[in-house]
Amino acid sequence: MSAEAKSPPDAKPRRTQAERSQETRNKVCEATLQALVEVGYEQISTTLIAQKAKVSRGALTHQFPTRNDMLVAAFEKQVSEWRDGYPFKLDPEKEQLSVDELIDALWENIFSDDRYIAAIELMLAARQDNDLGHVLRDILVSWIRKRDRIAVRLVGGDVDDAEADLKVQLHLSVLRGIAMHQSFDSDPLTAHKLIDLWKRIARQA
Amino acid sequence: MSAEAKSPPDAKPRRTQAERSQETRNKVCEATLQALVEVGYEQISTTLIAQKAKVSRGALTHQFPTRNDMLVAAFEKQVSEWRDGYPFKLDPEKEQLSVDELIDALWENIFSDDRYIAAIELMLAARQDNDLGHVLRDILVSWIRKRDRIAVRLVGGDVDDAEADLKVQLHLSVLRGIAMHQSFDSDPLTAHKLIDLWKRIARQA
DNA sequence: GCAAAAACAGGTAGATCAGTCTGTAACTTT
DNA sequence: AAAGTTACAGACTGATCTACCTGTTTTTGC
Repeated sequence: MSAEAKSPPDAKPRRTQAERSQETRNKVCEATLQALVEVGYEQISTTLIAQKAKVSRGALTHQFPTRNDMLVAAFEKQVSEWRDGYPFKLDPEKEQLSVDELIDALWENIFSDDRYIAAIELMLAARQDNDLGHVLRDILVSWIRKRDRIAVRLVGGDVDDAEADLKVQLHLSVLRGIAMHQSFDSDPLTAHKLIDLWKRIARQA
Repeated sequence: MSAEAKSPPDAKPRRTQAERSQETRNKVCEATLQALVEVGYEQISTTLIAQKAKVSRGALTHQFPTRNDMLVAAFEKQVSEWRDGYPFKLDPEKEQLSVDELIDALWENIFSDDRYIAAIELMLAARQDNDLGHVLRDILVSWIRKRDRIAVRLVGGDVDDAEADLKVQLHLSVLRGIAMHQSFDSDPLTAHKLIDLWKRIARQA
């Protein structure tokens, strides 16, 4: 009779409140990003996400009072993962990158990701001047600015060199365009062929 | 008293049924495309579109039984306009185009259009395997295949030349990426700078 | 002109969803 | 260990949207 209180072998690991919060927040964000990839922005509802995350709707609304709060948190999580993945996953001793290496790094860390398309879908849905749009833009710009500066430096340009910056923007645009192509075209080989062709052309310039 | 039936000076031009249908269909499609640009896919409802098109909801549902029918028709209209605009607006006597001319033609006729982004938003919303997705894809592929073949020919390649086709795909990807960039970046000059840079690089290759 | 058909007008029903609210369980502080 | 705080659970509500349905007007075939 007294055995139940102390140490039931199955449940109750006794997490702190912070841990509990963080866990449901993570589950919700992860489910949101998955759902963005799998069913698309239009289909996302708080009910669906709660189910996918295996979290009660009450827990979800407690952590994210509004639907936008949920979307913003998910977006923020994804951006921070990209931020951590690039360029810090690169060999940190490399101060300089060949064009090929830069393209590969950007493609593998960011643009080839299914979730890049999901993020684009979110950004497009928020492209008008609504609340969501402004917040997402703010989250993006801080990352993008940093990402682009690092890319400029890695490719050997001066940070204030407008020409080098433009070149980096072109790199990013090319990869963005190829990523979009990939999301519509089922053939995954085409993307790699296009990247190879771009590498060849970029090397000359 | 008998004057009213014959020729009231203001109204009733007596259109045919086909004309009446076509007019409301056009008004609805146009309003849908406008709304896609102005408020985005998420906000689109049949009620909103009926208001914007200045058409009763009954007329709308008569012409387009389902919301998807409406979206598909709008998409189809836009694609057919692109189809008519490119490359037939070009000087039809030109059998060959310089790289610069090809880039300009594609950019001005398709990618610089606000509605290109709207179409992308639609395609992304339909990218999963739902009904809308399949229909939109079918509409696209017939146009794209034609568009790309013409581009290959204009740039002097053989239609069956895989290398030439890949080059065209890269052109399209670059412009697609720049168009996406433009939809997020408020500065319209950047897009033109990127296109100029791309022209310079493409000319060499 | 008149009957049939097509286009139009607008109301209703059922479903869904975001936000709110009330009650319960887990954790923390003292 | 009692009181207080935070996290969770799920019901409820008002708004909204799509599809359907019933009348009305306009056009068409004869």
